[in-house]
Amino acid sequence: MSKISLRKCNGILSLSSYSYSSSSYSRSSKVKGSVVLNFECLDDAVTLFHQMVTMKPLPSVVDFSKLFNTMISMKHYWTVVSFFRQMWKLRITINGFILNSVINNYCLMHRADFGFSVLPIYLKNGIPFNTVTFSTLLRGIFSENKVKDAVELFKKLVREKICEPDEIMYATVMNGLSKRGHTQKTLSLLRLMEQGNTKPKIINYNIVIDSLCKARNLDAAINILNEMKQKDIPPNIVTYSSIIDGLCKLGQWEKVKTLFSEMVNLNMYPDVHTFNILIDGLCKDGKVEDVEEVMKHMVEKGVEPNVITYNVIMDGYCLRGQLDRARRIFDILIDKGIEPDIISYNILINGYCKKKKVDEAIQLFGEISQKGSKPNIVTYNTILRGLFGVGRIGVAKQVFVEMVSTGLVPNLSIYHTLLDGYFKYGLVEEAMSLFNKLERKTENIDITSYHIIINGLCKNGELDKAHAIFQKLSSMGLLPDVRTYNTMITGFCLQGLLDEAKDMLRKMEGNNCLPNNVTYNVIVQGYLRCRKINEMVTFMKEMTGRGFSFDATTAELLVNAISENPCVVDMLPELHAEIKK
DNA sequence: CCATACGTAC
Repeated sequence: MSKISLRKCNGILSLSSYSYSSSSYSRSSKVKGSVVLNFECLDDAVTLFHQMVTMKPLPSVVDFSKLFNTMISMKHYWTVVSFFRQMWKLRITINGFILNSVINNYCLMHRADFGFSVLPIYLKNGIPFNTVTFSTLLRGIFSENKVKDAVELFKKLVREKICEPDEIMYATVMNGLSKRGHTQKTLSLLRLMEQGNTKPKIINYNIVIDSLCKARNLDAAINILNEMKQKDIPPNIVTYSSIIDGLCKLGQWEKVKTLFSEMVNLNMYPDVHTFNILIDGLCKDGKVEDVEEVMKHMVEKGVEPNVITYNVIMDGYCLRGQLDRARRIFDILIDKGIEPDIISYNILINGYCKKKKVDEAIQLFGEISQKGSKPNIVTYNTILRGLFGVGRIGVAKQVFVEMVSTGLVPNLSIYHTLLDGYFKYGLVEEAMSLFNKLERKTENIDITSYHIIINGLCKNGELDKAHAIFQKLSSMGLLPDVRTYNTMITGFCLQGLLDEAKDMLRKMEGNNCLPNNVTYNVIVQGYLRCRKINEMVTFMKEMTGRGFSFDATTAELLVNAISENPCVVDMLPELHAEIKK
C-alpha cells in the first residue's frame, strides 16, 4: 500500500511514496521512493501533475488542492487552468476547496469574469458556495477597480441571502473600498457590522484605522483605537503600526514616540514592519541622520532589517539626491546576502534618472535580468521618463516597443509618460495621435490624461485646442480639478491673455474648486511678466489675504521688477519683509 | 486529520 504525500518546504514541493509495513497509520515507516521537485521549474510541476493523475489509486483531492495553491503562489496561473481542465476531462473528484482555488486563480489573472464562470460547476456537482467563494470573487472584482460591481455583488449576496457575510468578507469589501479612497464607505461598513449579526473583529477595525490614516484623518483613527480599547477588542501590532505610519506622514514625531511607548507597555514589540514605517517616515521628512540610530536600536532588540528596510533608506537618499549613499546602501544589502528585489532596482534607477544619469540607469536596468529578476511596468515607466527627461526620444520609443514585446501591457502611467514626453519635445502630432487612440476607450483616460494634454497643447502654443478640450471635460463626466484649472490659467498667462486667466480663476471659484497657492502665483507671475503692476498688486492682496505666499519664481520676478523700477516698492508697503528675502 | 478568502512599510 502506498500513499502520496505532498510537503511544501522552502519553495520546494516534494512528492513522496510511503509504504506501510503494518496497518498502523505511521509516517515513520520506511520510504519506498521519493521524488523531490523544484517548482521554480515549471516542467517539473507538469511532470508531477501527470504522475499524480496516472496514479492508482489517485492522490486525494487535498493533494491536488495543495499543488494548485503552490502553483498559484508561483504565479503559474495558466498552468493551473490547464491542470483543472485535465482533471475535469478525467472526471477526477473535485470539491469546494479546489473550486475556490480555481476562482482565486482566475481572479489573480485579473479575469474575475472567468471566475464567475466556475460557479455553475458548484451547482452541477452539488457543492455549496461558501463565504470563501464570494470573498475571493469580490477581491478579484476590486482588483479590476470595478468598485461599483463589487459593492453591487456584496449587496446582492446579503439581500438575496445567498450567503451570510463573515468578518473576512466584510474585510474584503472594506479593504477594496479603502484602497480606492472610499474612506467614509469603509467606516460606514464598520458601523453596519456593529448593528448586525457579524460583529467586527480586529481586522475590520484595522482596515478602517488604516483608511482614516491614509486620508490623514488621524484624530478619527485614534478615536477608533480608543473605541477598540473600550469594546475589549485589543489593538494589535498592525493597529499601532498603521497609526504610527499616519503620524509619521504628518510629521507628528512626539505622538509617534507616545504610541511606541504605549505599544511596549502593552507588551507589544515593534517588528520589522513597524521599524520600516518609522524609517520611511524619517527619510521622507528629511531626517536621514536619525535612521542610523533607529537601525542600531532595532538590531539591539533582535529585529533584523529586511530588503524593504534597505529599499526605504535607498529611496530616502535618492529623494535627497544623495545617489552615492543610496548606491552604498545597495552594496550593503548585497553584502548582507539579502536579494535586491525589483523595487530595489526601481528605486535606484529612479534616482539615476532624476539626476539625468540615464546611462547608469540603463546599465542597472540591464543588470536586472542577469540577477534573475524581471523589469516590471514601473521599471519601464521610470526608464522611459528618464530617457524623455534627457531628450533621448528615439531610444524611449525603442524601449516602449521592447516593453510591449515582453508581454507587459502598458498602463495609464506609461501613456502619461509618453504623452508628456512627446509634448515636451514639440511632437504635438504624435501626442495627439496617441491621445486619439486612447480616447476611443474611455477607461484609458482619466483627469490626469487631460491635464497632460491641456498642459502640452498650451506649452506648444495651441491654446485654442487646449481650451476646447477643457470645455469638453464636463461632457465626458470628468470634473476639472484645481490642477486642471491651474494648467489652463498657466496657458493663458503664457500668452499674456490675463483677462482670460482672471475669468478662469473666477469660474473655478464658481464651480466650487478653490484656487490654491499655485493658482495665485501663476497669475501674479503673469501680471509681473506683462509689467501690469496695478493689477498684480490687487491679486497679491487677495492672495496674501487668503493666507497664500509667493513661490521662488514669483519672488524672483518681483525682485527683477523692483530693480527695473524702484517705484514698485512703494506700491507694496505691506510686502517689504517678503521682498527682502 | 490535511488544502482556499482579510489588515501595516518601499
